[in-house]
Amino acid sequence: MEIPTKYNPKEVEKRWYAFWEKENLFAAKVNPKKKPYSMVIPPPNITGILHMGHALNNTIQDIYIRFKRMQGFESLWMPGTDHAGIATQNVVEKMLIEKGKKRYDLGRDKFLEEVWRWKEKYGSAIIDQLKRLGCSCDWPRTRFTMDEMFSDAVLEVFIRLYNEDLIYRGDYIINWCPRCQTALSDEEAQHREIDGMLYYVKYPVATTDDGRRTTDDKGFVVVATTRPETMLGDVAVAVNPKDKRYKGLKGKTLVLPILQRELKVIFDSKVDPSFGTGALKVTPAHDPVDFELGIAHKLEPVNVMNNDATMNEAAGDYKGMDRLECREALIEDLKERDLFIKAEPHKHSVGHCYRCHTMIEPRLSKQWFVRMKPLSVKAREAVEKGKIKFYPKRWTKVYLNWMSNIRDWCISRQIWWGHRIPVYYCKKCYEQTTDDRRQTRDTGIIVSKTKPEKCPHCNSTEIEQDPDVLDTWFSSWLWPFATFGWPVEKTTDDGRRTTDEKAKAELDYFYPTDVLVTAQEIIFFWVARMVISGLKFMKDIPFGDVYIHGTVRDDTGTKMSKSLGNTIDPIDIIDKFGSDALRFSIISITAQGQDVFLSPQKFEIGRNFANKLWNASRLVLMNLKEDMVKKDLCQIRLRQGRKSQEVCFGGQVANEKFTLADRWILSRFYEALGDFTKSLELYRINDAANRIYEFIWHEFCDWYLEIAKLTIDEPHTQITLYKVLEKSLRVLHPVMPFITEDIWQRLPREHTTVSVMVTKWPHMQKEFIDKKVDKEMQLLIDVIQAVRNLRATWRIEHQKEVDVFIKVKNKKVLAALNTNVKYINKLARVGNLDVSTRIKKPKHSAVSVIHDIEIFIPLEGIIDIDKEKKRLEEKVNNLQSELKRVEGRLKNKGFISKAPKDVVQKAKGRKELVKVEINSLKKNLSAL
RNA sequence: GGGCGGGUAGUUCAGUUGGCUAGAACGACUCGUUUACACCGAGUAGGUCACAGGUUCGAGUCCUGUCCCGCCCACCA
Repeated sequence: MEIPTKYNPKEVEKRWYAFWEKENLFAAKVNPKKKPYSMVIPPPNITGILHMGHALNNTIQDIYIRFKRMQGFESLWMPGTDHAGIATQNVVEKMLIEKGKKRYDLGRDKFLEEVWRWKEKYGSAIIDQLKRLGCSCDWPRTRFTMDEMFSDAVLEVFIRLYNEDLIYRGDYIINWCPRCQTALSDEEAQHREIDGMLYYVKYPVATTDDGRRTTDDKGFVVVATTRPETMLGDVAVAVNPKDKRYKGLKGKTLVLPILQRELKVIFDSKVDPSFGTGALKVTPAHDPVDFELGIAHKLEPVNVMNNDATMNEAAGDYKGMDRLECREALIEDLKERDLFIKAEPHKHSVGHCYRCHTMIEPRLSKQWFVRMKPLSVKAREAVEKGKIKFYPKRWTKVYLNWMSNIRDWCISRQIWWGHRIPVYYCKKCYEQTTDDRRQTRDTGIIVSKTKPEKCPHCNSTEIEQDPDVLDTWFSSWLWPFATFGWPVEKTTDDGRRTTDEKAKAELDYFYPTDVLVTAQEIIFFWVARMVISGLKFMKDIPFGDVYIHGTVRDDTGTKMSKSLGNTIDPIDIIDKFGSDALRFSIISITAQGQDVFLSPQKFEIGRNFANKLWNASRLVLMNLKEDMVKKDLCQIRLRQGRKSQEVCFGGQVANEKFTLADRWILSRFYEALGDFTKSLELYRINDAANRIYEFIWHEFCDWYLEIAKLTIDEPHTQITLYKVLEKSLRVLHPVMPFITEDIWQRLPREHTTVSVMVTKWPHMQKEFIDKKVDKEMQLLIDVIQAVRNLRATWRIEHQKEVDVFIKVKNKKVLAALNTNVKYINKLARVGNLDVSTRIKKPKHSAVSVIHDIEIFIPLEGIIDIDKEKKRLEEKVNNLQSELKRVEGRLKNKGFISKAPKDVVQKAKGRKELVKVEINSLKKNLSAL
């Protein structure tokens, strides 16, 4: 059979991927004869390129999809991308800036055209990369969150939630990114600890004795703040009612420095007396706690900042300054007025935009929110009751904790790229009020998928759509069902209800999906919210299992990220080592749920393995005789002990012809198959990969192939080789799809299956697992290793055959060894082998004892005994003098105290080493 | 402040419900090109499993405490 000497991954990958696509092997459809197995891809962001995190994530998923497909499931992997509102808009804006344009110059419509153009051009880069990884997604189904179909689902969900009062609009403190100029959800604000300052500022007590307001310089309250610039928006100072220091403030007011605004003193138990001075400045428009205090004490918020975090009119003379600039200036002014006390270093954590890493400004703003509490109840239960299981289990707690402390979700974004909020305002009916924090649902708000022609209340045609778009996650959270075409029931333009039969059938069949494979970073953003939406809109969980894999880091433990420049590009690795090498390597080093530390070197594991497999296959292919193996393998029978079982393996070869080695490798194969399958089912993917690696390399190649060479032309060997290789390829296929396909296609076969990827998963044949055979073979291996070991210690020339005498006590052992003499001869380079219960130790022989077996190799004539004796004696002498030197050094106190520690350590180590070596040499000497 | 993960050969890590004589890969060392493979083969050396107690016939594994490293959550003004 033809097979190239060298394995060429690039060629193989290109060829077989095209073949799989051409044969349409990735497609899945409703098939009542098969059970479904389905999975959705965590939609990569269209601005992204494949990084190692994706490579890990998608390799895992592809393994499961391929594994289940082979197990006979109708296996669907639904691919797609999300529109990544903020990220994409940022990318396109940057591009425009390079051309000297801003998005406002273009206007909304033109800008969006620009984004779509960008998306068409670059948005599918990551899809092509996933193909190079070997992902067997049902590509014609590829979805995008901004597809018409998908968008319809998003609007539908918005409207349904709005109608159930689960979506509302209101003024709340939100996370504002001054650079992206949009609101963010709590999850999008990443908290990072920074070294800030805590500033102490005097707030004078106002006196009103004579009716006029004056400032009493002696009376003041000191407040501590980390953001002094927000004091311009202060409306009160709060203290704890139990705090004795501030009892005297009852009924008094304070004066806000600089702006001279009068501030109430309020008493609230939320204030922690032990922090700072125990007095808290209250800025409802710029701080979440203050905002709540403001509501509780009916205070009017004062917003002092613009969208870009510069100060607005309310900031008086500071208007136009940047927030940090203002901070500096304000402190100077306070110092001038003797109202500044001190600034002390203070560590605290501050939110940063997850897209551009700008420091977030908490800010009062009118936004749309989803009421999460009522929605979260079922999502919590589903996990508590075990309907959804996390692997590893520990994430259950993280999920439940988040669900129990869930807060409303801010879903409006002040950007242009995304699903525009399906809300229209009648200018006449709608009164823009900032103080009304309640939903104004009846006054001029029309929620609709399309623009209404006129206001249903006043018939006015002056109608405007809300300018904001929805959070990208507000579409992603619908992924498991919106990708199938939900909602199934649609209302046509003329008001008729229609049902999308195809979508209905597919949802019935494929939903809920089986497993979600994702990274820990995304549990709150996506996993938790999908559970919520699935239970809400499909009345069922979106997936049964959630497998959370680790984060990919570099070898110093830092998370791989583009901005840090410590990434390893998976495509580079594929170019250099091959896709299979990448897949195998990354899987084999990723323990369940543990973070992965990568360096380019680690991909050699997979490359070497692919090479090994290729060469082993070459050996087999070059020697297989087509007519001997091209029979249905399930005809051979193998006798098991006394029971003559009908074992599904065989043909015309008599049972007895199968040797110990044949039976052994079959036994080992089925054991490996069982372990592999079980590990995959428990999401212990690295165990699975390493198990098959161990089998192929260290059992099949190291032992069986060496033995098989002795009888390569005999039918029993031919059949065993073929069977084990062919089945191993199938088992390995989910992990290394390309190389296994290429080799498999070269195997002689008469069945009509087009590809290894659609062959059946090898069925478990426990009958072949034979502990007795394993044990017997292990004995043989031990003996061979012992002989090799003796050869090495006695420096016996590689080519030279030796005579070996083996003394055994057990008759069974005797028989076992005697029937396999030829293996020992070949694998240990033995000339005459004498196994018996009555062996006497020959003169001048090397000795080894394993179990209760003694092995002797007479050295006379093999090595020059006198010379060897001399050599050993000389060596012992040399070592002994070295030992003396080292010991002398170690006794020298000067050396111990002055030499570097590692030198001392090395000396100590050397001492022990030399001692051990001397002992072993002496032992050898005594044998001569 | 709360929660989670980790500390095992020189290095990077496995080690499932306690049974281990603690494994692998890379690196080191000694041999070796016998026609599948030097991206290889044979062999060797390397470990008080962070520390201190406890439970047990038996602990890397379970319990308690301590010390490091990393991550996540939180309204630390």
